[in-house]
Order: sequence, then structure tokens, then C-alpha cells
Amino acid sequence: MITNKAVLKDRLLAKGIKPTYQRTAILGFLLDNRTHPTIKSLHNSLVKTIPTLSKTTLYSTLELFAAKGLVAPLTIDRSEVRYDGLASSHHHFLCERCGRIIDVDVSCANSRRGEIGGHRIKEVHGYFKGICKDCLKQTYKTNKRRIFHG
Amino acid sequence: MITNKAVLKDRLLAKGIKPTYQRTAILGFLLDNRTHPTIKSLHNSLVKTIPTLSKTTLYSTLELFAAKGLVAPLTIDRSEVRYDGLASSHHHFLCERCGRIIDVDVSCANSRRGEIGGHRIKEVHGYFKGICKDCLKQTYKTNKRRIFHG
DNA sequence: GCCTTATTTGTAATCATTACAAATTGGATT
DNA sequence: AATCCAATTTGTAATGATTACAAATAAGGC
Repeated sequence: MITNKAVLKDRLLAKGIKPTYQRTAILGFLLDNRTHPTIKSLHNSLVKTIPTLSKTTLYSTLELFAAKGLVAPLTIDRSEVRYDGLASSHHHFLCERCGRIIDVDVSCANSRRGEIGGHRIKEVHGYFKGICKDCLKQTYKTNKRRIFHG
Repeated sequence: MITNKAVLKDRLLAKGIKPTYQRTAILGFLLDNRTHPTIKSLHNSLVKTIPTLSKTTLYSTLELFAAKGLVAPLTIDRSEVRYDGLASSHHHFLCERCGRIIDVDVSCANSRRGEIGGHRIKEVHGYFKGICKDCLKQTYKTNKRRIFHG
């Protein structure tokens, strides 16, 4: 784990969350790995260090984190929710070639104004779909990454 | 049905889709009702005129329509996909009070440019969450609509 | 009307998510 | 450091949207 344990503990306590072993590990993973993982891939990764970790714990912990604004659930995939360890508002880019979800900064005039068409904005969710910078470079090279269809 | 049958037929034929009874009714409903319905609510509405209509037909038809660019699937709800009869790029506003999903026009500088951070943009998906114009007006009145939690 | 093919339908799987109760853990108190 | 209570974690069993698939039906050309 790259992120310091004390930092994780403080982050959890600051939100009024008891910093248990599992919670610290889950938050740590999300901060260290900006891959926007699904529950399944989170579980695959974390059972290596916590063999008893159950998927139910992941579901309930991430629900708790999301409610407290520690993580953001992403509904970009139609089939499964992904989780973002960076909860502050930003957008995402889904590469249809390599399947990666990449963070992008977006300054949206509407969200800055706080309203659109008379409706009061509380949250902004957005993502782009296309071909990422890396894949564009590799257009004429063999792409060894998993091809993503979606 | 408000939208003319001949118009629906032409729209389907223009996309190379055989205009069957079911397909015409489904497209007609989506063009007449801009409510972004789920499969379930589509089925509830359409069985009134087509009693034999199966959910499987709805799933396969909407998949076909989406592939041909006739409708847009929305993944705003975490639990079920919604369908938008207007496929041209626009954004949505989810009201957390009444649960409605409202179309909004958004001119996004990034999508106009066609790229962001070096990534080539093919699609733009976005929605806002907050309180819609109508609900803002009714703040001190009784709201008879279903309260939406999510 | 008949035939061939595409479409529609119903039923049965699949799979992420949720519900729930039992087991375990954490922390306070003594 | 043993004990107790409440919160957390875990495993198993439901739920429910979506998909798979094969049989029934409809559409269009002859």
C-alpha cells in the first residue's frame, strides 16, 4: 500500500467512520489504484491480503463510503458498478479500445452556475466514450491489451 | 399515438429495420412519451394495446434500435436501463424529488472540440442531479408525486 | 394459398446486488 | 487481560434485471 495507513485512518475518522482493518484496506486500494474497479475486481485484488474478505463487506463498505462522500460509484458500465476513490467532481473517459476508464478534468459552465434550465444542480455526472491517447498512438501497432466491446 | 404511423415506418425503413407492428408501436411510444421509460414501464404501457407483447421483444427491439442509433439507452438508474427516443446527443436532469428525468440542452466545449486531454471523443454522456424547476416552485406546497429516493 | 425467413414469444438460465442472521471483532470497562 | 455490548464482517439465500434459447407466429415473395 502506497498511501500511509495513518492518512487512511484520519480520512475515515474525519468522516465519522470507524477505521477497521477491512475499511482501511479498501480505501487504501482505491486511493492507490485509480482503475475504477468493480466489486468483483476489488474482491479479486483484496482477497490476496485479506483471504476472508467477503463480497458483502465490499458492498456495504462502499455503500457507506459513498454515503459519506469518500468514494463515487460510477454507472458507466451497464452491467456492474465501478468505484472511484476520488469523490470530488470530475469526469471520465471510457476507451472503447482498451476498456480503461480515465479521469478527466472538465470545467463545466453549467455546474459552475449551479443551475440549468431553471433546475437546481446538486451533482454533475459525465463521461466521454472514444479512443484514448495511448490507443491512438498504437493505431498501427499490435495492441496486446484486452479489446473492449461495449 | 400522436406520431404518424407513416412517419414511424419511414424512420424504421431509413435505418434498414423492417417496420413490424411491435417495432412501430415501441418507437411510437418512445417518441410520444419523453419519460425515458424502463423496460418494465414500457411493457406495462404497451401491453394495453398489444396484449401478447413480451419483455423479450422489448429487450431485443431496443437493442436493435440502439445499435442503429434510433434510441439511446440511459444508465442513470443503477438498477435498470432507461430508453430515450431522442438519440441525438443531449443531457439529462434527474430530479431527486419527483424522480423525473428531463432533457436538457448542453453545449459542451469539449465535445465540440472532439477531444479531451488527447483522447478522441466519440460520444458524450452526461446528467445532472438536483431539484427540477417544477419541484422548486412547490417547495412549500404538498407534492402529490411519488417521492424518489436514490 | 404456400414457403422460407425473420420476428416474436415463453421459459429457463445467468449474474450483480440485496436481505438477513450468525459469527466475529473492537473498544470500553473493570 | 478477561468480560461485555455493540458494531462489523461473513456466508448463504433471495431478488430481479437481463440474456439465452427453442418453439410458435407473422410477413413477404412466388
